Amino acid sequence: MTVTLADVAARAQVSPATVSRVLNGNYPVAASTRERVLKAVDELDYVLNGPASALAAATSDLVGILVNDIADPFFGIMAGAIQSEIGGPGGRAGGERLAVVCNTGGSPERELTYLTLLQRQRAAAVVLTGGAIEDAQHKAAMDAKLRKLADAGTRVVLCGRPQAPETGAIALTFDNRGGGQELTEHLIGLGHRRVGYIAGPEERTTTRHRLEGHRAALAAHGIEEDARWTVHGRYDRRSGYEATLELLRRDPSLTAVVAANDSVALGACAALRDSGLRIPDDVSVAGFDDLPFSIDAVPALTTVRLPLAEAGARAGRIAMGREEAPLGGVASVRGELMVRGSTAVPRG
Amino acid sequence: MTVTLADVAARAQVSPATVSRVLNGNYPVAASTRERVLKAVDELDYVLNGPASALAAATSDLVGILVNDIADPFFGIMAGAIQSEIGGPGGRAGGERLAVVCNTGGSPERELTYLTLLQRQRAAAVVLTGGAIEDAQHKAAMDAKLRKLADAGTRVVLCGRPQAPETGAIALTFDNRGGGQELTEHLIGLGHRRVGYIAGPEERTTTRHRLEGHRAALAAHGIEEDARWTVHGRYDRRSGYEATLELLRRDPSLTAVVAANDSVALGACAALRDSGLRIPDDVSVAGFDDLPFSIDAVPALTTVRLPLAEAGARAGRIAMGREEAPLGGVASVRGELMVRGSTAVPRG
DNA sequence: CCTTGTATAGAAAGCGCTTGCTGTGACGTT
DNA sequence: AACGTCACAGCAAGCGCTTTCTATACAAGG
Repeated sequence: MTVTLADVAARAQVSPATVSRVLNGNYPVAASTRERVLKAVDELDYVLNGPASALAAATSDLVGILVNDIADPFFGIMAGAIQSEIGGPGGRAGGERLAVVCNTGGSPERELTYLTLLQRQRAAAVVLTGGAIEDAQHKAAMDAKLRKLADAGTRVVLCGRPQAPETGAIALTFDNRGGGQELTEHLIGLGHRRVGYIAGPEERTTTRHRLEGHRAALAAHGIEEDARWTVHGRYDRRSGYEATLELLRRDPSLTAVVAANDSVALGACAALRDSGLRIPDDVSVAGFDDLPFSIDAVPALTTVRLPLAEAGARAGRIAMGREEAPLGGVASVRGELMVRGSTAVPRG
Repeated sequence: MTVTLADVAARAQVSPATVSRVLNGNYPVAASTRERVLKAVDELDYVLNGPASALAAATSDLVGILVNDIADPFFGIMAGAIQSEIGGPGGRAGGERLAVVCNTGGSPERELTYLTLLQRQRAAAVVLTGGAIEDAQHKAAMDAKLRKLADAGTRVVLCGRPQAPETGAIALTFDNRGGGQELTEHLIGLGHRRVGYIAGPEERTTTRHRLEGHRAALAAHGIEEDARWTVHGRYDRRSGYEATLELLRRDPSLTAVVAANDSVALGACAALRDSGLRIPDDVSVAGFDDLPFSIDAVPALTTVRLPLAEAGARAGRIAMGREEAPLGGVASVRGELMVRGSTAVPRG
């Protein structure tokens, strides 16, 4: 039915071993023989059986990329960059590897299950993107899993996720704390004193770090934070809209709102507008990430640019062993404050 | 070194066959035996060897999803929806399948190579999203490949891509032509007569269909189209910005600009604003797709909503054999005109 | 009590490929 | 002229699992 190596061998009048060697090109084969084999491959339209070869060679060409939400450009951009370096067809890399993007939807169970699935497939490497979930039990399970993957020879790289020591994983972390701090300092510098903060889901490291940066900035300037000024939500527009209304309800005198990310910030802008407030005249708004659409908001969003594509590319290269891991296995990637029209001196 | 089925069998004091049957659960095994096996699996921390099992069973649990640009929410949303139905861990489906998203970057070669890679992995199903490339040679190669995949038992589903008859693929196509027509008719209805059009890349079906709809609308109302009114570009913001400047240069009297998609429309808005024109007072702007950020543009974008998530979910279900294919193997999915603030009656 | 049926477990033959080791001529070396 | 050396090519042993077929045990039927 389906064409096998043996069929090709028969047609080219060589042994299966020779065909395999031609295809893998890691063993000397006479040019004439090679040609004959290639011709047979072509004529028979032969396609290697991946599972069989993975089994025999005890390695696979699968590389897994875990993302929280594939519909979110934050992850899409990173995934695209990682993939471009992984090789995949047309990538810069040589060997053809199948980069697979797995969407965890932010669920801890899915995250683990995907790792098991990748382990099952004997993936060559795994890149985990985005913040981690701060649940002791889940973290322990994840770390154990990562450790096991690493031990089995799978290269594990974290991109935008805090290091997990003892797991053998290499981490490229984003300096969310520093970025958050810089952003709030910018607002304070403009004269804002009553700043609302729309945080992401509580149990995520990204959320916590950004919020810590924000608070550090407030503290550094002797501003006492009001508990009413922080609201938690999801990392999406809708959540930003609702949270902003809540903030306004709690304290209508806020002069600025800092959002957990750009999508949330857009939601915040919409809520403010719908409440009859002008940006930045009445309230300044700031986001985080600097996703492509942020510059198109009106006014354009002040935010912290994270070099998602660069970090992803680097993570991909490290995963492929084409770039050395940073010293100590961790590198912190800094964000850059982008001051635009959505923030200004508070009125009055 | 690594734990194998045989190790589990030894520990549970049963034959490998029995362990396999417990794990696959498609053959009667006494409850007590099953428990013993499960215990051994747990104690040894056994993980099935994917390639081996795929080889032996001649099937794999991989499902491929091809997208043009993973960083573009248009594809991200579809991919996410497809994946949620494919199963993957936590998906609605039962069996655990590995849904893999492959980023072609819009390149024909990559598209083909990815299909070969998936064929090599003996993927259970493949979903192709987004428009196809209109190159006769490439199309022939693709069709042949799809045919081969289908023949090998891989279910092939096209989502938002025109049907490829004779390939055995099931298609869910978007009514880009109808949507384009409706959109332009809306503008004509408002009184616009000089409408610029920023099309996508020439060789894509999506581009052509949307443009055809636009022209059909013009023709239906007896408006003679000026060749200067159409500019081709990429499906991104940047391209929209540049194309708009070009359109303004060619004919400053345009009263409306229709963009190939929402990202392009945002770029167009930026270019108009930078040129000192107000939207919609001076020029109306319309997009296509209704991606989440479109509503946050100021003014909110008039566009055609494509039910990306619904279509993706359906494609996923069909790929999994959990929903019947539409009659004739093709179903056209309609878009819905969303009239918002970016379009208005032309001045003067 | 023996036959037939039913439920469950095992033996073993692959699935299609890779690779260590073993030839086998053709050359170059003393 | 005898003998290493090389460059290739083939043999055959798996890789770890699935699955068909067969074996066993026990219950029910005649």
